Amino acid sequence: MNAKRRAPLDRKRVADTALDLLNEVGLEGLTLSAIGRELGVKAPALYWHFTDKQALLDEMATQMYRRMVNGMALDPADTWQQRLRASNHGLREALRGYRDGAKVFSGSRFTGIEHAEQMEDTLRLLTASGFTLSQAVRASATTYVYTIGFVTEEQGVEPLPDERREGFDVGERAQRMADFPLSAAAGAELFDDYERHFAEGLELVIAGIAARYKIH
Amino acid sequence: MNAKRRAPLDRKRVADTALDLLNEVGLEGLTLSAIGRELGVKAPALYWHFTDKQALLDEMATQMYRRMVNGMALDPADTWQQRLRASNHGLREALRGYRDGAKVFSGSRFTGIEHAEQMEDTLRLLTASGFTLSQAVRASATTYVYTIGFVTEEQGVEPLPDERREGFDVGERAQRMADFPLSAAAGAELFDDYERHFAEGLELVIAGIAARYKIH
DNA sequence: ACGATGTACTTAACGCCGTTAAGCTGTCAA
DNA sequence: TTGACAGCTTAACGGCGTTAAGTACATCGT
Repeated sequence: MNAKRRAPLDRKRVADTALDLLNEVGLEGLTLSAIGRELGVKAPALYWHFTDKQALLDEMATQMYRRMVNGMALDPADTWQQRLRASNHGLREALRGYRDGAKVFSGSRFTGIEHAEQMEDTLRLLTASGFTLSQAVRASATTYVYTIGFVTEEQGVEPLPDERREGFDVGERAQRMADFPLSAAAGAELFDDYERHFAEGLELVIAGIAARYKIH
Repeated sequence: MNAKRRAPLDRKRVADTALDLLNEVGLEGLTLSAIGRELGVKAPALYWHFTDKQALLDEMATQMYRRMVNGMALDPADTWQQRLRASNHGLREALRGYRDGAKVFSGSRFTGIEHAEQMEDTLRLLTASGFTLSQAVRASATTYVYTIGFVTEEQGVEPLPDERREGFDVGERAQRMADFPLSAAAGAELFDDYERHFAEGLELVIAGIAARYKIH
């Protein structure tokens, strides 16, 4: 049974495995015993590495963020618009990379301060473009919560790219809403073509930043 | 024991009681037996009125929305900016009215189509202001997800108005981030004065809609 | 007046969850 | 060789959502 002895676990390997498993079973199926099974270990073993399940979820969110940063080559010569575009499209893709990604992410806290590096970089770029620090923070925080909110809604309908939850037939919805013609017609704009709609909404926010802070 | 017999429950009374309880115990403490206890009933009794716990959460979200609409007097003579302002400030207050309100709300689906009435009204106002239907949907959906995302973040720090979760001391955070001066200084802009920051972010989005769709 | 029917529950039980306590095993330093 | 400690396992706990079976009470057709 114990023929070949595993190398001991560490927080990163547990978090990586848990993230893989998340895509198969979703957040509600992500139990400690299932994670343990995947690692060849019993559930209580995880308490050697994490004080509780939330701490593991925090590590998972942190790992999601690390992977996002690594997969995103930010050009230092970006304009501020390009930077906000790139980082938020990157954030969306990172969240969509995991089933219930937005929920896991927004329900957790980073375990370190590594995330500050990217934040610092963006704030530096924005202030160098003419924003006050206060404006720069407001600009990036607003795009950030827009993206989090968008993907949360999106994953309520499409848990993973190309995988649709049932009960969201746009045609059937339009029938139920026959008394509200505009809302009925809005269905296609709300539950389809998320990629395009996300991009458009993000452009709205960016345009607003430019307009309100008069920086172009 | 059975001296005075209660009037039978119904979905609305259960949802109302559960919403009250939510503010005391939070989402993770909101168990079926606790809800039952509050109603003078055992947990399995709730299955007479709801197929499962998620169905009860859906009813709670619907009820939250109903209360929001009732508590919000929307002026038909509003400009589109005023309407988006009013409905999103109203949405934020509705979500903040309950502990974990944003999580409950965004994790559930409405049980009926009553919400379409307000949606129809807003879409009518926007299209009458010169927006195409597609633009109107994008404008209101973008403000909507912004608000959901904002309050989700906000309630991670302040579960209820005037109630702060621990581990969010802005000063201590600034110390940890001493190597990242802009990010450190951003703390006050991120974890304080949510009211003002929400309003400002919303103005950014509204300004973007006006700028990009050229409707003022 | 009375059994049938249906509503609105209770009691009992199930499997699973996160978590804690206690014990076991291998590794490595002294 | 021994002892300490890291890294697990086994066992157990209370509580969760949920299901099955049974029960009290109101209503109603006959």
